[in-house]
Amino acid sequence: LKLCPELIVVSGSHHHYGRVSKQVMERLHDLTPLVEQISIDEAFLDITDLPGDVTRIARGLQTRIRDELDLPSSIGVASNKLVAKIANEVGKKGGRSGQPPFAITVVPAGDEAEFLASLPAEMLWGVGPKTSARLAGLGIHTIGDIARWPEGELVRLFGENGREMAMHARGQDRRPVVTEREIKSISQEITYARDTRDDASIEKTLRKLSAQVGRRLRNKDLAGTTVKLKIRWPDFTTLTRQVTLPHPTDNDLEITEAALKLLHKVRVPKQAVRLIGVGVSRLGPPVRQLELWEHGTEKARRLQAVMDELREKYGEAVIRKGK
DNA sequence: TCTGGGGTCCTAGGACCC
DNA sequence: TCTGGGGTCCTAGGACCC
Repeated sequence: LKLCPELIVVSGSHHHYGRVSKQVMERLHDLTPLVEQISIDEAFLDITDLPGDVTRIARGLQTRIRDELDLPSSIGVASNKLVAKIANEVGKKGGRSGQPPFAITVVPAGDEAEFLASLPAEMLWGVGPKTSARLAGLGIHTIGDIARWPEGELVRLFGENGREMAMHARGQDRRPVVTEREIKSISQEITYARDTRDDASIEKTLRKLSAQVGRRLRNKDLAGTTVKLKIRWPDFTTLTRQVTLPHPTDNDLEITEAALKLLHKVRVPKQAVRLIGVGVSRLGPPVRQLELWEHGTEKARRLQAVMDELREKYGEAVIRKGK
């Protein structure tokens, strides 16, 4: 762990970014390989070991993104990810409204707690609507208010999250910049434009979602052991049901069948549905050695591969399962 | 915000094993 | 036979993030 990394958050807006995201990220990688992309238009850079003044580095990067890609960006610099991210938000907000952001906001090491103190509590990572409502009930409104509370009390009230909050409120954050992260789950879900109670169309949707999940697994060369069904009723209550398979799968039919079983466990026929989703987790490499006594499995896999290829070439509609 | 989609992490209880 | 502790796996739900 670096003692005092200096980090940049680069951030634009979805409106401007999107397809050019990749080009931006390439510019970041030109600066340092220590890039952690956290969304389409945001990344952390660890520039601890770069020579030169941080403001100048930030300005140079911003200029390059503007000149070469014609994009606005804003940058926060601090000794850790939490403070850099918040610094960037603060800097962006301070700009003239209606103008694209070109802010560069630097929080010098040692000034973190003071910088955060007057900001609203919900600007902290991990403080969302629920937690900030509970905090308000305790008379806690700013990050400084959190910092003044005894850590033990916060832990008692909020569990591990309370410990994090106490640390973060003091401007402390030890999370390193992570350049590559393992993917943990793949899912697809859809909200119906109108609540649906038609059994056949719900099952059809489920098959489609399962197939999409399966395809994404295969594209990433992954297979998963747990299949999860997510379903939301018209009153917005949402529930999940999951099952662990005897072996990892990336096969559309296996995923579909597991999902259908789960569906029948929680839903009675004609019951109205708002949302339905399928996910696969506990991911790992697909096991696909050809075992003689598992002829069926290997056959299914090869059929699937051929279908993927044809779909890739000729589009979604080209293949239907025969009956 | 009468509420989209795809993720991550945490908690908690039960089953099971040693 | 009974009690207890600890670890692991599994399931379900919830908060939060972009």
